[in-house]
Amino acid sequence: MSDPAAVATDGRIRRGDETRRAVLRRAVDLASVEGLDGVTIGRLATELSISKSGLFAHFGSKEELQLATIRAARAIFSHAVVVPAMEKPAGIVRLRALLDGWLAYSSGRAFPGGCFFSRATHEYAARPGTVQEALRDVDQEWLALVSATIDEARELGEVRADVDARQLAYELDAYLDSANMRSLLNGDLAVYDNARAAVDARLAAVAS
Amino acid sequence: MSDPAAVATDGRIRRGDETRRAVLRRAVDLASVEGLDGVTIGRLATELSISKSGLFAHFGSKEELQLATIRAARAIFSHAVVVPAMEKPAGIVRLRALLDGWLAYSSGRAFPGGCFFSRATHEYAARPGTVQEALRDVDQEWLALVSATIDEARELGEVRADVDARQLAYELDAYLDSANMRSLLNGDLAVYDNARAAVDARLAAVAS
DNA sequence: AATTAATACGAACGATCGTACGATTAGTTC
DNA sequence: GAACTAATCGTACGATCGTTCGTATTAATT
Repeated sequence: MSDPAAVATDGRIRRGDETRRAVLRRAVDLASVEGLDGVTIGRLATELSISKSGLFAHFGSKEELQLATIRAARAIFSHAVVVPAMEKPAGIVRLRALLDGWLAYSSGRAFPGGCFFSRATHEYAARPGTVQEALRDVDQEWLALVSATIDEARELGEVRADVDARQLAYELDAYLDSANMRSLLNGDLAVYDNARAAVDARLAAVAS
Repeated sequence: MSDPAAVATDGRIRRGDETRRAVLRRAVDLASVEGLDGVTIGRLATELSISKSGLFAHFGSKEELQLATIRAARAIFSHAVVVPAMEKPAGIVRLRALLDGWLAYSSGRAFPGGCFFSRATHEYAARPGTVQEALRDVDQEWLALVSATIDEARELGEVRADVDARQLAYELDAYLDSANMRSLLNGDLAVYDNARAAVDARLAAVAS
């Protein structure tokens, strides 16, 4: 092989990384439906046709597998929602991109069980530990991003000066999460219309 | 004898009912934190110092225990939120009683893991079956109640005639659920202020 | 070709899961 | 008292859980 990437990369480690990626890809999908607790090592190994002990060796513990699953889901979410929005100009356009991107990510079932984080965060909201901390970090990161984007829109004069960015971010996020959950519960995407209507009305109300 | 009083005073059945009640009280508390899947028969039996097989006999299957737990939680929720609100006059006063009652029920930790239904419904939103159906029924019942109460307020001239009751119910409920989850996740009740502010602003905006 | 390092595997562990079944206890009716 | 009924219990089953450990396989180094 004259491929510099192949030369620079140890084939053994690359093989391990690919296994790891396949495991996590299946883990995030499974967790979005069954929860992080529903992702068992034996089940994962059976579905991927690899040995249970071989899979386990990649993570060393169930908890470490859960944390790796959260990191993998964060990367997918970031790629699907955050990165595209960041390519838009700051302010109200980027805010809309974030909200529309989230709705597309959720309703398009980037994860089969809807938003991975909605599922996992509710699962661990009342259960202290490193998993809860990791999920709290992602949640705060998301809320801070929406809030900061609102602030930029305010500074650009696109929304009224008296708007409380954190409060507005709270309300907008609430619309999104509600639609995600109910669309799954009812097996009907119609509820996303409620979320879109709420977002539109709220943004129209704060526009300057 | 077919005397209902004699049946009601049958000590054997009464003893069974009390055991059943004790099991379900523990089950709803546990499920609000660990989820319906986290409620295992062995754990429940150990905590209550009864035999696993004796507990199991009351329900016949894990799924039936879960359904009974949902019914028990519904009764607690109804007693804590719905019944008090129904004693208020129809319209905006009753709507406020429902929303304030829900916030008190959630923040007061009627269940140690916050709202039982928020936890369980997210757990089963993407998992078809009788448990999902039972949770969907409760959710639709709640949304229909809030929506009907808004309609009554509209007919009383307390809210603007052009208000979409189901849309408003959707938004108000979204505020509540968000606060419930984040207060648990962050271990801080401050987020309920966001919910209250959102509810207040929304109700003020639709008042006629 | 021999040695080293990383991944993958097979078998087994103690624990716990949901469930089944016969025996035992507590309470009612004759 | 005996006969009957309902609740509770003890024991055991097969399955699956997370985890451990020794071995085999594969790739890189020499």
